[in-house]
Amino acid sequence: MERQILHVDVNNAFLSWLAVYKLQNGEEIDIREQVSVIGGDETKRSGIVLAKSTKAKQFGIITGETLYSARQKCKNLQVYHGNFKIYKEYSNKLYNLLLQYTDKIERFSIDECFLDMTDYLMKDTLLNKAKEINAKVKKELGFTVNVGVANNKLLAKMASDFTKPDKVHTLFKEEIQTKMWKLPISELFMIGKKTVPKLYNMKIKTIGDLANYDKQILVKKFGKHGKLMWEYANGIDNSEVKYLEEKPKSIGNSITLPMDINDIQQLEEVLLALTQQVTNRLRKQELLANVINVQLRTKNFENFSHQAKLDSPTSSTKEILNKAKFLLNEMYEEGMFIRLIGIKIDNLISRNEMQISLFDNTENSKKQEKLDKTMDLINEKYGYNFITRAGTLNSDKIVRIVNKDAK
DNA sequence: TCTGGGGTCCTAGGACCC
DNA sequence: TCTGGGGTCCTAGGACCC
Repeated sequence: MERQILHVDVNNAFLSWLAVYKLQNGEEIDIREQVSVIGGDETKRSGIVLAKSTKAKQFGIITGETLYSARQKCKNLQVYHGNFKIYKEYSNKLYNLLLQYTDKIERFSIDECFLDMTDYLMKDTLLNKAKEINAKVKKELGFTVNVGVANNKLLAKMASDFTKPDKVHTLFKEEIQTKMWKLPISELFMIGKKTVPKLYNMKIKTIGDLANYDKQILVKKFGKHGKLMWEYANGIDNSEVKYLEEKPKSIGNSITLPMDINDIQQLEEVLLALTQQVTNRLRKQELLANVINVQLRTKNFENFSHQAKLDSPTSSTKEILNKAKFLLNEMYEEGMFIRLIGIKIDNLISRNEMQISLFDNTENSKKQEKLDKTMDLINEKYGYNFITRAGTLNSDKIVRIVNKDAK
């Protein structure tokens, strides 16, 4: 049986949500009506555009560009700073509203959901439901969404991306040629800026060009990705709506430093702060890590990463930090100026899944675990600045900056 | 006062084993 | 004198997404 899928996408999510939040808290100006963006913090060297208003878009401002560049395009651009707590709150409101339609909802990102309506609907009523959702979100939550209507996730997602904002679009099989094939190749999901020029060299400029290209040649040239993009161009996607909550496969924390650092000891202190936050999240999820990865970015934007497997899975801050420090020292060379440092833990397994470790039940490791738990509680209550291990006692400005947003 | 941070998945190449 | 192969595991790096 054919599946009935909706894709719900919040228009200019971060900006819309901040606008609604401001209006609900007494602000009279609707920042969506301005030439405005949500931006990072230039003093922290993270000054990029995260979301833009419709009017800002008309000036040619694009997501991801620097605020400096955006201001060049519009001199009196209004820049606002977002807040993840607000985003999460409105994301949850949307999710709860959608639950009135089905419980088969995949939260694809903070501002996108897939709904599997197959169990409930025949095709003709699907479009009506999409329109109903579109209107209900606007009326009850105060922001607008695009809704894509199709028979699989890929086409639903492509449909919700057509024209914005506040629109409902269908993309059924018989509409693929007229609605999707004329679009430039860059519009296809999973074709990014590295692939576009390669396809252009092959005279593939539209999604239709790709759909009608020899599949075997694409597979030979691009491997699995070649197969995927040919299928997507032809509207083929059999993936399921993953509505059951899944544990993360990796947990990471990285920061662009307020200034380039060439002192390994300072880097180690930052690494400690980052590690504490990562391991805290790890323990909250009741997971254990097997692989530790440390990433560095130099002032010239060269990226390096080293990773290593642990002898046995752990959630211990101390063990993970030790390995992370080792990796940092392995990678760092005298005179390197570091712009970004990050830690990622990988190959996560659930705590109960782990065979009762026969070796790892020593008094010492029990003590460590207890210490970690205590610190988690204190950190959650007072913020990450309150207590740290001995390593941060001589902490300086940088570590305080890292920790500032932790809570 | 240019270029975020959080993820997932894939690939190439080396080590090692049979 | 050319110099097996397949498989697995591991690491580094990179593509893509929001």
